[in-house]
Amino acid sequence: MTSKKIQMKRIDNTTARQVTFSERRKCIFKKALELSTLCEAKIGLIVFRATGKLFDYDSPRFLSLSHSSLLIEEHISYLLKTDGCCRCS
Amino acid sequence: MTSKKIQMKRIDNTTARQVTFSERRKCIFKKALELSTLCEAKIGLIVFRATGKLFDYDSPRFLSLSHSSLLIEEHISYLLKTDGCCRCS
DNA sequence: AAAACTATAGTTAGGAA
DNA sequence: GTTCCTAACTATAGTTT
Repeated sequence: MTSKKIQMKRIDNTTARQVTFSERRKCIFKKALELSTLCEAKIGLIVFRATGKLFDYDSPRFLSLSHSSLLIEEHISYLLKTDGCCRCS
Repeated sequence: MTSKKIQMKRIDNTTARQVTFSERRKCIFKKALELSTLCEAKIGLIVFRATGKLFDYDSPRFLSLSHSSLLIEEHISYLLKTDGCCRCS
């Protein structure tokens, strides 16, 4: 039998890393929901994949906000309209 | 033997709820660290206890940022640099 | 790329301190 | 509010379909 224990470092194999990312992401979001539900905790969880894609979870009690990602997008939109960016100088 | 499976709803007993909170919080933060390390993900995790106390975790890989709130700023900065904005056409 | 399998590793509810 | 114990439960690394 192979050892199932892995070293706590970046998974080099791209496919394996992506698979692990998908599975562990799903699990940690579930854990966040459980903690929130069981203990009345307020939780915000933001995960950026290395590619830049964003995933998030907000407990229903987290500040009254609906979705972290939407909030961020809204903020970005605001900044783009008001502050511009590094190319705009 | 008592059943070890619990219903997914608020734990009524205060002591039990606090114990569960302590243990699950520790665990989810560990999971966050693991996901970050194994998959190069960038993670912000914010947990408010019902009492109001705040716990947070930020992945060390998210540049030099030290707070979840700054994670959002970093993402904004990234988008501004890569995608440009409405004035850049 | 996904999904199922499965032996281990890891988590945790309840009890006790 | 925490921490240790441990049987039962859950997650998952490696593999197969």
